[in-house]
Amino acid sequence: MSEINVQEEHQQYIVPLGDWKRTHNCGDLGKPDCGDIVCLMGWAQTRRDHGGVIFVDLRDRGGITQVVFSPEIEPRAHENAHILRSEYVLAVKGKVRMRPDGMANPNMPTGQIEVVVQDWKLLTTSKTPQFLIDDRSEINENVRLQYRYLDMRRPRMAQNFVLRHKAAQSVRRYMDGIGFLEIETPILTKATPEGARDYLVPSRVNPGEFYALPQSPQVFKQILMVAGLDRYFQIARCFRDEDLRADRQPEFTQVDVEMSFVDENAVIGMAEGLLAALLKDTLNVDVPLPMPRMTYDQAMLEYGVDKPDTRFDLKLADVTHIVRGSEFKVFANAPLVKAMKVPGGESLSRKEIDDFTDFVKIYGAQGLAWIKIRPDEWQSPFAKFLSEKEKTGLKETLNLQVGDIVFFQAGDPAMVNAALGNFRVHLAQHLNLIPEGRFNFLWVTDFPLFEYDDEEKRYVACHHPFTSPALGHMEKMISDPASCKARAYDVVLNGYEVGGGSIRNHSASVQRKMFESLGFAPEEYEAKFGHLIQALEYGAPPHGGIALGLDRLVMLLANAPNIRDVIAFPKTQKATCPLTAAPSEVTAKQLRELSIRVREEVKPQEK
RNA sequence: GGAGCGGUAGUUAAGACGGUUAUAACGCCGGCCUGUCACGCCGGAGGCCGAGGGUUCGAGUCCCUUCCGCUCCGCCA
Repeated sequence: MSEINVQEEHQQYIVPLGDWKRTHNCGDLGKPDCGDIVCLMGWAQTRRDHGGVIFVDLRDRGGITQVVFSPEIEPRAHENAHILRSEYVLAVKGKVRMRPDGMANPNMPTGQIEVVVQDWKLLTTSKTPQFLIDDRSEINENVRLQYRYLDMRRPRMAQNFVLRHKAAQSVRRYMDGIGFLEIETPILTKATPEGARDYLVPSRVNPGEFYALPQSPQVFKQILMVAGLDRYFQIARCFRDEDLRADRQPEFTQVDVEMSFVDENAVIGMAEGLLAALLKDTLNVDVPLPMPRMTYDQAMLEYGVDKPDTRFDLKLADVTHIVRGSEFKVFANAPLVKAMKVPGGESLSRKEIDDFTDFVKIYGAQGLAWIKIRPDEWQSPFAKFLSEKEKTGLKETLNLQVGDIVFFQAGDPAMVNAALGNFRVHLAQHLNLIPEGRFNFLWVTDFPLFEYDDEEKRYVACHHPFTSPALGHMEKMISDPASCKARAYDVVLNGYEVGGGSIRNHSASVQRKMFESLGFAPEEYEAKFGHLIQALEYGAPPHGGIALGLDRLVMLLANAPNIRDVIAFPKTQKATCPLTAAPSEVTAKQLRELSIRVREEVKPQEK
């Protein structure tokens, strides 16, 4: 008999819920409940049928309880229990009791007790699930997303969403407590030329025109400050049509915050309080405040990235001046040479170093130079090119000890920093240097206002174009954009950017100057951002804010391997949803109404 | 746009040197089993080897194209 027929045949046993009421969740019961008559409802995780006694692990969102169908104690309840299969939905009434001596299961929170079933109802049958509902199996992402309702029954996934809920509630409680108003901003909004690619929504009533989904509520929250609402927050969905990563989805959730009459320290202080409350409420972790801070320049110098993972010690050092003009040609004229000393790394094998070399090549490095500090010599493919003076300089600057290995990267500064900065994390993972269960927050401050865009051949806003230049840096906006700093800050957790914000330009004239520095003609920025600039002319208070990436934050708190595991219905790397098969074609009628024609050559082919 | 890894039973994987009937574990179905909890024992079913094309007497295995998943680079103010 096939499996489907079995399940169909069992449907005759289904009975209505009737007046049965659930008294407990499956994770609730313990020693103190012994002797009580309870009613549980949930899914049959497994059935262990011993011919006589039958055990079923009954699972709901909160946990698992073993229920026992005993032919001796309750023959009527036992009679049909053999039909139960994985993921059948049932309700049981029975008495809680301690398990017999020696039968407790220490691996289970409810392992001391069990429920002896007196009466039960089959509420629904189930097809055999596509995969085992447990935390052990690692299932292909496509299958998980297609059967997301099964995937989310897995305990770890269910816990992730409990955690996410707690985080969101914690945010609302905390923000309400310090006088912030939760205000919703539009999802259908205006396309912005700067920044990420927009998701566009055609307007039916305005043919040929489009809304954009918000990349962030940025402009609206600033306008709320002009409106005098003083302190705003929102758990806001944001959309960016860019390629996905393990920690990036095209739609994601920000805890979006803006406040009036503040400087950066007030925003940072507020965010620290929020984050500390959030970690306390979700994981009962105490975050020491204030959080450490580091300037952008220091982060780039010592870590090569603007989001340093401070859970381990390796640091980079600039040795350009020491090896300037070296016999070693790679170093001689390089605009930047940086070194990373790894204490005790002398034991790394040739194979490991070859793998590391492949790793840094991802970032455009030509190779990876290294020196092993041995008692008798410096072992290295290029040590023979180094002068005594250079060796002494390196030894003193890097405080080299016997047993160390030093890695070098030389060339274009952006490449050197990216290669060594990412290699630093890769190596720490390889050497198991990263402690588990740590939450290292760090503020990175004093970001540049601009960065040069090679493709567009102009300066673009490093944070966003509403960011205020640093105090006293107004003149540099035009004269020396590369060294102009911003009143911008990021909050980093364990090497992930989990938030960023800035003090904004509340003066219309400074805002205009900013757009001019970015190369916009007045008519252009007035057309695109005139609504904000005009608002700034009607008594805008000094204001600033921050946005925290809720998905990333929860991912890190849940110790999840990627952001998808904390999003109920995420997209695949090709930005599709296997569950709903979105995106999909629409009817010709829909397109006509929207005045849209799809190019013949890009229409989806029959698959 | 690019690089890497992967796609074989419901699931996870082995098979890769071209050669009878494509393996295993778990799951599933049937039988047995009164204290299991990754229950146990016996038996069984289950496959277009991602798809298309090619080379060959013969392709899961070699070649080409293509689709899908993941990780990364670019991209992400």
